[in-house]
Amino acid sequence: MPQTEVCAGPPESVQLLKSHTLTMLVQRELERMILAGEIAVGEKLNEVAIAAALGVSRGPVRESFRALEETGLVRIEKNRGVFVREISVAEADDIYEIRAAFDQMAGRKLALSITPAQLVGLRALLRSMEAATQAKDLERYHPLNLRFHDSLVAYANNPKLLQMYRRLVNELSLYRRHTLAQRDRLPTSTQEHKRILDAIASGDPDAAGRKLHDHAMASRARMHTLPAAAAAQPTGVEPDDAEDRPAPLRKRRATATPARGRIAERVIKA
Amino acid sequence: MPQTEVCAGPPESVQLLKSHTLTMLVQRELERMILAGEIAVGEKLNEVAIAAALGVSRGPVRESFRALEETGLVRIEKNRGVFVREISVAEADDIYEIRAAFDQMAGRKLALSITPAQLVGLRALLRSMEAATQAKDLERYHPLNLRFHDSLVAYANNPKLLQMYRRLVNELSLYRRHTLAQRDRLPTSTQEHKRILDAIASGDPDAAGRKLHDHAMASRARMHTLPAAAAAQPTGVEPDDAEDRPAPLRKRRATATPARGRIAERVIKA
DNA sequence: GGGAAAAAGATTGTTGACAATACACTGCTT
DNA sequence: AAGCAGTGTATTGTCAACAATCTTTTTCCC
Repeated sequence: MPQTEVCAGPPESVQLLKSHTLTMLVQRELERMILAGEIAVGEKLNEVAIAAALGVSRGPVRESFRALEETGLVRIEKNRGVFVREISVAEADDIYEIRAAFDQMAGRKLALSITPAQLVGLRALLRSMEAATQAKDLERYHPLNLRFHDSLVAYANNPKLLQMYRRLVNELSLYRRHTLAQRDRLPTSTQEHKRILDAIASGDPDAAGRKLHDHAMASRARMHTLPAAAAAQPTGVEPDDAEDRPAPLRKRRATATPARGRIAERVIKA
Repeated sequence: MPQTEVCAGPPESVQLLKSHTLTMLVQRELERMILAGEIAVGEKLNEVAIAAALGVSRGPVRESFRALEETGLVRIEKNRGVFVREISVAEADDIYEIRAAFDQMAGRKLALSITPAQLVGLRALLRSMEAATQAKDLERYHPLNLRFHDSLVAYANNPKLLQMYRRLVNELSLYRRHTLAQRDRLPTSTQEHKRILDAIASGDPDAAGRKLHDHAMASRARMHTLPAAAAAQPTGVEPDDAEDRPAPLRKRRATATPARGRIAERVIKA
C-alpha cells in the first residue's frame, strides 16, 4: 500500500520530480557545485560518490556527465573518469576573443533597441559597481560585473546568443586567474562600463560595439599582466609535471560520501 | 566461455571499442543520421528501436541523447521522448546573426595571418564552386560552400571558435529552407566569395571582416525571400496545428527495427 | 633495498529488469 | 454519432547487478 503515513510525505518534492527528471536535477546541482568552486578545477568526479551523495543511482549521474561535457564544464576520459575541466591560458584567450565578438554584436544591437527602462536598470547596476569600486570590494564587484554584462547580452534580443554567451562565461569561470586579474584595475573597468552605457544610450551602434569589444579585449590583456606569483600556482597544484595527469588523484574517501540523504534533500529542493 | 568461434571474431571492432566508448559511437552515428536527413526533422527517436538497430542497450543511447541535446540537435521532453529539433525562422535568424559575427571575426584574423598555402587551397575551392555555379549544380555547390566557410574559420586559429561555428552550422542544417534559398542566387554568392578571398589576400582586416559579415547577413536575407510555396511546407507536415505536438506521432514499427545486427556493424565500423 | 610482476581493490562501461508515465483503444453513455 | 471513462499497451525513468578496465598494493626476485 503506498503513502499511508500520517505526516503526508514530501509533497513539493514530488512536484519537482514531476517536472524535472533526475538527470536534470543532478546536472543543475553539479553545475552549481562546479561554478561555486565546491568541486575544485581538475578534480575527479566519482560516479558512485556523487550518486550516493545526491541519493540517486549512477544512471542519471552518467547522463548528466554527458551533458556537462558538451557544455564544457567537465572532461571525460574513457575508463578513467570525468574531471572538472581546466582552462589553459590559450583557451582563455580564445574565449575572451569570442566574447569580444559577442559583446560587440550585443552593443550594436542594443544601441538601436534599448528601452528607457532597461537603461535605468543598467545605470543603477553601474552605480552599485561604482560603490563597490570605491570600497575596493572585489567580492561585491565581481557578481555585479557578471550581471551587468549578462544583462547587456540578454537585452540584445537574441536567445541563442545569450545561451552561447553564458556558456562562455561559465567556462571562463573555470579559469581561476581571471578574477584576480581585476584586483587593482577596478576603476579602469568601471570607467569603461560608464562609457559603454553612454555609447549605447547615444544610439551609435559603431561606438557601442567598438567600446564593448575593446573592453573585452582589455579584460583579456589585464588577465595577462598578472603578478607572476599569482600566475604560477593557479589552483595550488604542484608545479612539477601536470599537463597529462590532470590532478594528483589524491584519494579522499571521507569527503566523498558526506551525509547521505541530506544532500539528496538539497538537490530536490533546489 | 566467450568468443570460441572459428572465424576469429571482429578484431578491428574491438580496437574501436578500446578507444571509443559505446556512447560516443552512438552519438556520432545519430548525429550523422540526423545531419544526413535519414531521421527527419521533428521525428521522434525511440530509445529501444535505436538501441536495437545499433545493437546496444538503452543506457548508451540515453547518454548520447543528453549530449545531443546540448549540441542542439535534439530536444528532450520528459516522459515523452526525444525529437530531432526543429528550427524556427526566428531561431534561424538568430543563428545567422551569430554566424555573421563569427565570420567577421574569422575574416579579420585571417587577413592578418593567412599563409600562401592556405590561400592556394581556398582559391582552388573557389574555382570548384565557380564550376558548380556555371553548371547550376546545387547538389555539388552546397558541400563545397560548407567546406569553404569551414576552412575560413578553421584557419582563424581559434579552436573554440571553430567548435562553436560548427555547432551553429549543424543546427542551421536542421532548418531545411536555407539550402533551397540559394537556388537561383549562386552567381551572387560565388562572386561574394571571390571578393572575400581578395580582401583577405590584400591583408585588410576591416574589409575582410566586413565582407564576410555582409555575406552572412545576405545569406540570411536570401533565406527570407523564398517563394511562398517552398516556405509554406518546410518538411511536408500538415499545415494545421503544430507548435505544441512536434510530430503527428504516427507509429512505424516496421521501419524502426530494420536488420538487427547489420546496422550495429556499421556503427562499429564508422 | 629497489624494481618488476602479480594479485587485490576500486571504478567505470554495459546490460537487463522494474516502476511510472503517457498514449491508444475499446466500450459505454448521452 | 460524438464524447468520455476505463483498460491495455507501449515507452520512458530509474535502479541494481555484471563485466571490463584501471589503480594500488603486495609479493617475489635480483
